[in-house]
Amino acid sequence: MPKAYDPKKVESRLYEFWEKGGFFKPRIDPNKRPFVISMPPPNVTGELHLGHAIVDTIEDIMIRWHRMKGDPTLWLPGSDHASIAVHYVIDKGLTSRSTEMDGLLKDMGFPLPAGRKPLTRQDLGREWFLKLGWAWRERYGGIIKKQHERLGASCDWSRERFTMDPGLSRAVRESFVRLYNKGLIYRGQYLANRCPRCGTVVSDLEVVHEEERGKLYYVRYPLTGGGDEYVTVATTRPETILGDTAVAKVTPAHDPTDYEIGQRHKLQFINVMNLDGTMNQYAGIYAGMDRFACRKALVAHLEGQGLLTRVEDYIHAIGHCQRCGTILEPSVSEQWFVKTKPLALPAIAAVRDGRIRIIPERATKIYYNWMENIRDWCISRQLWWGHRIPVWYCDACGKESVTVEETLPACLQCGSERVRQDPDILDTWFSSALWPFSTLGWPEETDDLKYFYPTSVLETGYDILFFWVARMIMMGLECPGDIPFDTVYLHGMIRDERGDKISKTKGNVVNPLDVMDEFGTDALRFTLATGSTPGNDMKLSRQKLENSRNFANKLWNAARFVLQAVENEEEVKPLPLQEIPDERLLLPDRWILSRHHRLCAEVDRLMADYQFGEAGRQIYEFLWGEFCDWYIEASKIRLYGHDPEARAATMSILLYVLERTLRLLHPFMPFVTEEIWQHLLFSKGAAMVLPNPPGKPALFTGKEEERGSIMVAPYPQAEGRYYNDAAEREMGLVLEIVRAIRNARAEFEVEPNRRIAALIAAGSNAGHLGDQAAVIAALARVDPERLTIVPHLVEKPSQALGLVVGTVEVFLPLPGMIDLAVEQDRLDREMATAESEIARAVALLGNASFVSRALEGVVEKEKEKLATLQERLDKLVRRKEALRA
RNA sequence: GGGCGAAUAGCUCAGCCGGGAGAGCAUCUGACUUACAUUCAGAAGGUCACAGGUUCGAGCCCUGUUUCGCCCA
Repeated sequence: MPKAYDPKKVESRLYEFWEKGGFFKPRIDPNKRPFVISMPPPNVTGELHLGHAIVDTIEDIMIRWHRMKGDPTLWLPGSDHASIAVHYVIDKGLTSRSTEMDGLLKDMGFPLPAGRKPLTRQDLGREWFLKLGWAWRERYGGIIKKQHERLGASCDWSRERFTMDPGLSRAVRESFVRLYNKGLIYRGQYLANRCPRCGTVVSDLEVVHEEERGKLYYVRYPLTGGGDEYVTVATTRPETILGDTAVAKVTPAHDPTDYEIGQRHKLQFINVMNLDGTMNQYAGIYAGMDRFACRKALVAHLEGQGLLTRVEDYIHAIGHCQRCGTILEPSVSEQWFVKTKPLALPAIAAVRDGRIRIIPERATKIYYNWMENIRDWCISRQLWWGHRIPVWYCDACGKESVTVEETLPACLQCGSERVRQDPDILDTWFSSALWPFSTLGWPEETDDLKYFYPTSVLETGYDILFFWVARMIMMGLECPGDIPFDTVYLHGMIRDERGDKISKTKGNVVNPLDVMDEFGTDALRFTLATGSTPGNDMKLSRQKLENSRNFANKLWNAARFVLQAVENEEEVKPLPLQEIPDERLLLPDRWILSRHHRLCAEVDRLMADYQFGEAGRQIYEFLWGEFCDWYIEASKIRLYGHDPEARAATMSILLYVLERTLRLLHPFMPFVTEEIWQHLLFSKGAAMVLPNPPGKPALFTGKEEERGSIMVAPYPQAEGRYYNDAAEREMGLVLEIVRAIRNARAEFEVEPNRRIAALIAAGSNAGHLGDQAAVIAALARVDPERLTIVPHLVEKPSQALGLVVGTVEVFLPLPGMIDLAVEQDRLDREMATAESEIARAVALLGNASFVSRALEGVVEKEKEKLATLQERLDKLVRRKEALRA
């Protein structure tokens, strides 16, 4: 093994090994309940960003954990056709005549006009445009898969889906027709927000309200009756006045409030604008002008006529297009809507009665708040790339026909062939809402649908709770008729080091691929997993990434140490833990086994409770703070000693704890743990103590073709028989003594290499402390020859530093180094601390209601604490007296 | 206007069982100790935003206040 862990050398090799080994595919067992996640489908236009990285990390943690626990586990990946985003990319490519787009068109055989004349999608026509969309997706849309692979995502690529696949498109038509037939989809003239740049209406959710400085124009209208009577109207969009009604001076086709008035009074809706935001023929002399140019011209005109009485600065919320930022134009047009209230009621109930749990819990309230005030969902889009609305209009009878078939040869009402399909397509989110079941084959009753639906967890960012999660719940309950998942886990947004939102325009984009190149995938994953709690945003910083990278390297080196120990050993081999006789297990062994099994229990509890960050932190603390800092250091004494059986036992425990902890950590850091595990597997001595790779020979032979993977090894379970309170307490005392001596050495500036003498008056602890003399000596740099551990010292050394650790006294004779005054000061400080702690405990125990009402264990603990403190104080006092003498 | 949340060490954040405040980074001291300088040993650093309340006991539960953030309209 190289001296430092190098992620670049292992990651792609291991991912290939996993995928070829078929480890990502679920092992279906009809008697077991599967664990299933549908991966939020990224946009085909998308490139990997940190949002994907956190999705992959958290979902992969859950997936790998369940797979190791033996659940049939499916993680289904795929991508989303993203109408508006694709239009944006293609339209831009056409206008600029980019080499990519020209190349695709040429390959398709499209007659490209010579020169660089900008093209529009109208120049291509619908057929060519769709062909171009598919060609574009074919060539550029696949990048994101490679990027998921780099993150180590263990999803089942054989089940990868795309929202415009034939099966999923069929699901879209099927659900549309069902809702239509139930009266839950309707078409009508309504006020909708239109984006002039994207050329389509968008739903309310896609409107981003931003407060902006604008102007409020007061316009004087001469009343039709003639004479000098006027009415004054205030507006922020004077150009819409052109569409006002002569009667009430309102603009029902362009304003939400006026729209309602118009509805009530059956006023005429006069839309004065075209789709692209220019004024239309109803705008009279302004026809053809851009809406903002028109505003300027009209204001000038009104002013000239003396009709503009006042202009005020005005701060108001303006709707912008979520996709492109353009100011939206609320205007009336004919659109398709989903009637959401009937769908929302069961969706609210599903959460309220606990069939669906949302994490973090507070998001539940946000969900209710939105669901209870839900508005109808505008689903038609004036675009081409997407699912075409499955409605046909008959020119003969004038009626509508809907069908789940792709084409309709004749009107279902009158049989006429003069039918035209609605030109619009559906909102991309309409098909996303079907994702958990359309990907499994719905509406067909496929085996996958029967076995894997409902799925288990839906994990995504809280920013798409309404866009996606809520709609999936509504559609799941409506279409297949069951909840789409039982748990919703929402993660927060990743921000930059300063806490700013990451965005292209700000230029603070962090490319996960660069991060993985520099720190390794495991470091990025561990940082994302442990850096935040559910639903809370996190700031990503170099320091955190460095820390995670260092952790991977720490683990690597711990493994290197263990393997070297095994491989350097010539006389004996390590054994499976159960073959080591009890009397061979010394205090540090019993301690680390106890700590390890408690960790297993705690990690299991935290994982089951979706507290992945805390689980990761606990593993980190154990591995670094207990296994490496103390157990490995203590093990060296026996490892380098002359007793072969002691060496064998020590190696066995090192291997046992290391290997099991690798498995615990695997869901978080899949690559480094697998790489180390493979080293163990191929090491003659170490492989003997590993759990057998599933389905492999009883004793793994080390042959490549029989190789197993840590990702399908069992997840470590806690075994209560290893819990050992006494060992934890006794080892705790050993560590405290070592720390006290190290501390004193540093304070008194003893040269680091100097071996000093120590006398320990250990009272009742003398026995087990005596057993650990070698450990104390080695870790505290005490000369083993001059370390004395006895119950009581007949004569306490005077020219020595006296430390009190619990009830144990440690004397460090440091001739010539002790300044009497300094030492007395130190003792005074320690006495003061002890006294105040005693006072606190005495007061507490003197409180009758505390003693009678507190839980039993608490009072006992407090009493023990007090006893220890009093003994400690007593020793400090006597120590000070001794110094004075 | 309606809703949701946050405030803990210099910084970033844990602390989800109500029972002596933790980590990483930064700072300071010291060390190339045969797994690791991506390291090791040690130190310093906190009125847990504020005010009340519940409780034997509150960073944690309740009420109010302040400041900041987010979502919806």
